[in-house]
Amino acid sequence: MKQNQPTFLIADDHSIVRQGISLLIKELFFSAKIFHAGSFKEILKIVRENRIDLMILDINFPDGNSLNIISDTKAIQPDTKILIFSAYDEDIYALRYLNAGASGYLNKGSSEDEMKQALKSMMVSGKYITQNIKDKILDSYISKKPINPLELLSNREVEVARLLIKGFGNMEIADMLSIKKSTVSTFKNRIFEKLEIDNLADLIDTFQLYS
Amino acid sequence: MKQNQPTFLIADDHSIVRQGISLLIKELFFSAKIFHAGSFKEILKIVRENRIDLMILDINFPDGNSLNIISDTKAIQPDTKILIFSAYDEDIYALRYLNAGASGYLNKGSSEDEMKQALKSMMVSGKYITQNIKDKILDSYISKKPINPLELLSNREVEVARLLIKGFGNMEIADMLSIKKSTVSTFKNRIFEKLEIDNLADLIDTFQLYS
DNA sequence: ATGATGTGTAGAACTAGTTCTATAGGTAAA
DNA sequence: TTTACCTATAGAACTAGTTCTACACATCAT
Repeated sequence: MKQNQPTFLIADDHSIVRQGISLLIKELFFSAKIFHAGSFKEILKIVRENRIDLMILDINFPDGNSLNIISDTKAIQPDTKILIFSAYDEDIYALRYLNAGASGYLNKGSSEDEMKQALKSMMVSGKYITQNIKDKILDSYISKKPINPLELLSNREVEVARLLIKGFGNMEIADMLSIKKSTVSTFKNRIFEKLEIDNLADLIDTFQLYS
Repeated sequence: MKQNQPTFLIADDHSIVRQGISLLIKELFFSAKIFHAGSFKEILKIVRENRIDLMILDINFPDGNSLNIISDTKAIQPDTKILIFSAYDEDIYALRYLNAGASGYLNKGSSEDEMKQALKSMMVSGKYITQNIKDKILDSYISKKPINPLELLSNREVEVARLLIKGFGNMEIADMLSIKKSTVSTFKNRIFEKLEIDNLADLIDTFQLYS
């Protein structure tokens, strides 16, 4: 009877991180069956061929966008729980991944205790979300935010954002659109607010992620 | 007699990575004494108070520049061997760190076997350099032509560039590096000139392309 | 219809970033 | 060993970008 043996899939491109997580899981679930995946292809192969209770997913895969892998996995095995293991200092990406189908979000900088807590919580209740992120979710559901933050932007805002990520300065943009530079700044501010970012580098990231 | 007990210092800001490395070391050196450090401060404290044979140093510390920590460590304990544990896919930074005093360079994406090999090699011969990097060193010494434009940048310039692409403003960078904002601007200009670009978006592109 | 929210815009005052110039130490070439 | 270049740095004067406030118009839910 393998029915009761908990199965895990650790998806991270660094084997050393997989080792660490593996160790934690074994401490908590001595009978655990643990699969490792170092690429998107491997994830899909394993998910197709094995029942997976919990996938721990690093979102820094070099392969590309981890949002897709979440929906792909859910399409194959809707009951697989997904715990995001993020290297980003801030939790700005949490909501995106939770919207995409993950049900837990854990920071790579977390302590061992927090990680254990997260693993247990995922296996018992199917979710793990810190207070910080709960607050964000509340905010998000109250204000009915669309899944793709770019949809929050008005047409003019998208227009400005596109020029910004091409590297144009405020004055250049002002000239192109025949508006004043302070107007461009106002747009820039609103764009940043809506996307919950505060610099150009993040704007470029966001556009790459969602378009 | 502790003289023969090998001592290690694992310096990485992610505890999970430290766990993984720790496990590997214990497999290879059962009597190992292992210290953990999650910040530059901790590194220095440990290096001051303990003999360290081998330091495994992650170069993605949020604290700042890992080049300095190498020379600081060497200043306190010249015999400490340093193995760089890099998260960058390409080894573009390898030469810099080797020049700064490290004697080994290992990629985070390496297999467990490679990591074990690296650890053994560091303890036995005091160095570990892959063929790939040996080739680069040769190339760099023979042709003097940089393989990629980032190698045109001086250490300080790379440091500034990395902060720029993280989205920090000139003043923030000036504060972090304890220099004046005009100095940061000067660096920014030189970086742009060397890479033949003229805006932040292109800088981000260039770094993505070559690292 | 009405008060709330979103959009497109800008002036004025301010702050951040740039440019130009300069210096001192390091290293490499002549 | 002198010249030339590169690196790391900054002051002063300037320009670009931000902030704060504001207003008109559109839409939307009550």
